[in-house]
Amino acid sequence: MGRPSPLGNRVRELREERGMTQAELGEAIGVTRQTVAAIEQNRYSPSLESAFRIARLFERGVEDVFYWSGS
Amino acid sequence: MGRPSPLGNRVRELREERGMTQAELGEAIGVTRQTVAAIEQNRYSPSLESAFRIARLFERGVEDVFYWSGS
DNA sequence: CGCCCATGTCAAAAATAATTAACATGGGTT
DNA sequence: AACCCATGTTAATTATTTTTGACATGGGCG
Repeated sequence: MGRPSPLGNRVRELREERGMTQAELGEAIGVTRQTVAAIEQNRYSPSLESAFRIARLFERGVEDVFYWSGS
Repeated sequence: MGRPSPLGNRVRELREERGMTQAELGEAIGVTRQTVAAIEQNRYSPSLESAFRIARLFERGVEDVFYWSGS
């Protein structure tokens, strides 16, 4: 299972606000829909590059999309 | 060589401002000094978790430490 | 009901990040 | 010169992320 992630994110919320599917979001930032699903469910910490791509797509700051939620 | 990273960072500058060595920074955030050196030289995109740890140590936002510099 | 579509999930493999253990270099100091 | 110390760098390995391909579920709609 891997240790719990200290990060949380609002990717799903922001994606749904825009009426996008996981597949569309993945396509837009260059990852697969499975990767988007894993990120939304916080199954692992994405690369900083993926995080920037998502934030830029949503026109938000990285820290508006991803946040520290524990040590 | 790997494709050029679209990210840049100010880790070295912020580390030096605080008079820390690469080894000390690595110890503080839980990675090795080689990893710190690689991040400073932008040899790869760190995990989002490492990026948050660095930013929090420096009491800065993630985007104040790391920035998008290309496509 | 039957058919899409979006999502969840899984296993195996590929790609990339990070570790470990070396050795090299240059600066400063004695 | 000899000695530290911080940094650079590399090869080999381990850990983690991401991909690929597959199959399952539930909702909406004909």
